[in-house]
Amino acid sequence: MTRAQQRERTRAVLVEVSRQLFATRGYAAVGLAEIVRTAGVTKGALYHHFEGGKADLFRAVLAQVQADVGRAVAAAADAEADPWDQLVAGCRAFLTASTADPGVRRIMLVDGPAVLGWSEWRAMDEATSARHLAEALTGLVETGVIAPQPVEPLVRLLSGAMNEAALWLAETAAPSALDAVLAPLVRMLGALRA
Amino acid sequence: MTRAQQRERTRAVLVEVSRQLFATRGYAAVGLAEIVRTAGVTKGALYHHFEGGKADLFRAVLAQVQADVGRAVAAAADAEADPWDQLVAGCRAFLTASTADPGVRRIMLVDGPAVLGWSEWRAMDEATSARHLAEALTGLVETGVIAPQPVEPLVRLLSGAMNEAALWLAETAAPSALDAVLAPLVRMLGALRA
DNA sequence: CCCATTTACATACCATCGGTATGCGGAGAG
DNA sequence: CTCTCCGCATACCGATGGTATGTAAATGGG
Repeated sequence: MTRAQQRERTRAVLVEVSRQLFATRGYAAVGLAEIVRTAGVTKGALYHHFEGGKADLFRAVLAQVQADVGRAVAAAADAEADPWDQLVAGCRAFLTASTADPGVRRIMLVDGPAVLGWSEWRAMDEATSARHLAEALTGLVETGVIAPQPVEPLVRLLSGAMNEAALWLAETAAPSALDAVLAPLVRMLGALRA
Repeated sequence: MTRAQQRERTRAVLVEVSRQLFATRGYAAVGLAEIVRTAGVTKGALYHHFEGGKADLFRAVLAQVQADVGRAVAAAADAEADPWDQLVAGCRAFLTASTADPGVRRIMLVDGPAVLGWSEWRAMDEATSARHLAEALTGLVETGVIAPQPVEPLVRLLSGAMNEAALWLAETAAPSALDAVLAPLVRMLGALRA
């Protein structure tokens, strides 16, 4: 095995193992010793790949999780033709993606802001999930579907609403809960229309 | 000084000092050693008052912060006569209260869920800030101002939107940002009216 | 083909942290 | 005045994140 391959492989295993552990037990409750043991390497390898240590490793895990969610949102949106339907479909996709895997919530919504700080978390969020939301809203403003207004406050309001809703959905066993939260969300979105 | 007084005093100092430190540097970055040194006591005193250790101490700090914010929200709402105006005033008060003191955000919105877990954080939240929101919405539903619908999803959506907005406002220096986020929020709230 | 060099990791170690067990002085009850 | 118990201090421990150093193998120029 070539050197670049080995490097990438070790790094990938480290991220994958950490993602699993962080997802089930949370960032603070998982020690580096367990991570490297599960990954079959040592702390030397970990710090070779992630100079920043544990937080840096978490950063990589979060990036992967956000990329996954972002892909799901984009895919759902692309399946629709009408821009408004794309927005709604994206919102629904985000909620389902965040609810399906419990680890996503924990990593993305609970530990993320605490470990990296809110500003850095937000920067990463705006590179994936929130970016789709911002682009969709911008498009709707430009085409006159929703009234002209600053998009950034809207993104923060809606993003926050959906993040919290995702956390709530995870605890609500009822399968109808998704619709129970989507209905008022869509209704409130409707208020933005011109 | 009597014994009960001394006890309450030590506990209050511990909470106050911790609140200050957690607010400025975050839960994880503050050690117990610094807390007890600043408070002028020792770890023995800390564990005498807070059996659960650091997390238990944080719980007390969070409860105090939430109580402060809850009071501010309730006061603003009580100043209005019309139930709808009370809701809007409460939202505005929450955003201003969360923005005024940077520590409030850090403790209540960032570290809170990560340290105590989201479910416990939510339970505490629903005892203060979110409770006012829930009561206001329930009242509006009962009086027919907004359409009959489950209140709980609404509370989560709005609570999440405002929490995230508060974090965003803190980073946005512009003084007009509060209105920039309140305007679309109120507009979306309007969509709930019957 | 060979040697110099870098790379990818292992090992050993350290400082600090949260947490606990025990000791003690002084307030309060009788 | 004495005994008791409460509030807190002291001393200590295991575990954790982090670092400094060692090392074998891959790489690339001559």
